[in-house]
Amino acid sequence: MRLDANGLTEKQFLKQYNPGDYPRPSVAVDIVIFTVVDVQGDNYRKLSEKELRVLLIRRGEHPFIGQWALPGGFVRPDETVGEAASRELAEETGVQSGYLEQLYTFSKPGRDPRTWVISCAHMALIDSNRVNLKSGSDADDAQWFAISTIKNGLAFDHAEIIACAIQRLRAKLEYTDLALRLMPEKFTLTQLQQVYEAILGKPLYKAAFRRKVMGLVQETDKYTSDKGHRPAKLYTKKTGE
Amino acid sequence: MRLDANGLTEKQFLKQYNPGDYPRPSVAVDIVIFTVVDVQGDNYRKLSEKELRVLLIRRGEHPFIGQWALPGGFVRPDETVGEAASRELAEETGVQSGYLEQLYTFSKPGRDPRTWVISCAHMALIDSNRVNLKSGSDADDAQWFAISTIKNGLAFDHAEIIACAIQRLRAKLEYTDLALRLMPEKFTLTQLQQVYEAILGKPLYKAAFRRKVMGLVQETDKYTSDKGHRPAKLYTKKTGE
DNA sequence: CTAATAGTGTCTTTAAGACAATATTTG
DNA sequence: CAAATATTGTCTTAAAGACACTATTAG
Repeated sequence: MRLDANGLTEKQFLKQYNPGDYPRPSVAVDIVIFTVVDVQGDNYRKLSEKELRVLLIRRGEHPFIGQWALPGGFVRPDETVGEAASRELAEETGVQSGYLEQLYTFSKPGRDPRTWVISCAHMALIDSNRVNLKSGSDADDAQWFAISTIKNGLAFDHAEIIACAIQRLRAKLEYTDLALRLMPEKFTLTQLQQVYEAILGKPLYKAAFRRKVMGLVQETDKYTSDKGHRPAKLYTKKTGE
Repeated sequence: MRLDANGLTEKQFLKQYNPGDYPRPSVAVDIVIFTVVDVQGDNYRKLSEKELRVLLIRRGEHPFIGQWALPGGFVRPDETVGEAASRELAEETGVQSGYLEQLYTFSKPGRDPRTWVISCAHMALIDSNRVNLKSGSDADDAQWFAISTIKNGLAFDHAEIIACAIQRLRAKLEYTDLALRLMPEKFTLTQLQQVYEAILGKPLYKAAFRRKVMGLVQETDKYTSDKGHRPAKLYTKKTGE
């Protein structure tokens, strides 16, 4: 039982410990929630295109009242930042499970004009079919924005956070199966390729793409039907081996 | 000038704003400082081997008194977490510049037995020749540890933080020029290869390695000398193009 | 048949893996 | 010369890039 300079054991030390007067920040989480939606075309034979979107909430209070902001909230003492993000994600979208990843912690002094707030940014990926938007207490509107239409003029440093998330998402697309977190239960390889293309913002070669993702998906015995063209085989996410 | 539900402008709102009673954590930074050192061989002709090491500090106070811990400290209201990490890095090693990257924010409740502390972990890479170790106020010893000799038994969750840093470092070696941050001003390609091998923990093929790093380095007109073998050309980090 | 997508074949290009041969140096 | 490292050459393998061809469907 090692004693410190005052002759205290660890137990005794902790009992008399006083957090003292070091200044403490509020710690928040902000979540960049991505989804991919179909953008309907005009031709009944043509496939719908895919578009990457981010959920934003219009602020109903100062500061930045009326401006769009990322969903988020404060971290509680009995939870990790990841748990706080998961809780906020469920509150905003109704999605209980789903992919959630810690991105980066933003801490520039003055980033919140009210007080000292450090924000641990997260990224979430959800299948848009499962979403059930709810307007929260501190929001009077929630809306999906195509990433190409997000201007500056977002609240706080949220434009920077979104840029960080897009960069991470694009990088991880190349060497993980992250894209599958945006897909419905069953999907075609062309749909999956459209999701990759929407996120990367560039066309991919079909043959090479299929070679690459073959390792990530599992074929089913189902096919699409009632389209004006050859049916496509439906795939699911490959389950862990 | 948009007013809120109480008829206040943003300026008025901020003036009357009261941070309230939300609980706030202390926010700290912990830094995994990597360096690579020569491990002297016995044969005058043989090259020295390289070893990846991490700086740890023996705690002189409760909690975890006597155990080894990462250098770190609390974040101040007038700085970012990166600036706090940079300040602590300079305090511990005397290194003013150098590579510093935010890793991950650790926040499991109870990770610090004193009080609610969230830690934003960073990773630093420094050339061991520039280091000038100083023992800080809350440390009675500082020492470099080979990553293979780090056991469990570290203070707090620092073993987990180090594991996270090693994983990040290994991943980034493959697609960045991070290894060059560990090198002295001038170095041979074999020395650089030894650094890669020490970090990855596996041998690399010489010809393929050279092809790969040729894009990252710039040759000089200097050579090694006084070794018992053919002189090697010295290279420097390629400057931005 | 037509327009559209699905799926495959294959040639080229590039990068990495795997060895091995040749070049220099100092004691 | 001997022992050691330095540097380059080249064959093989694997993955990605780039096109083009064939297959299948609803209307």
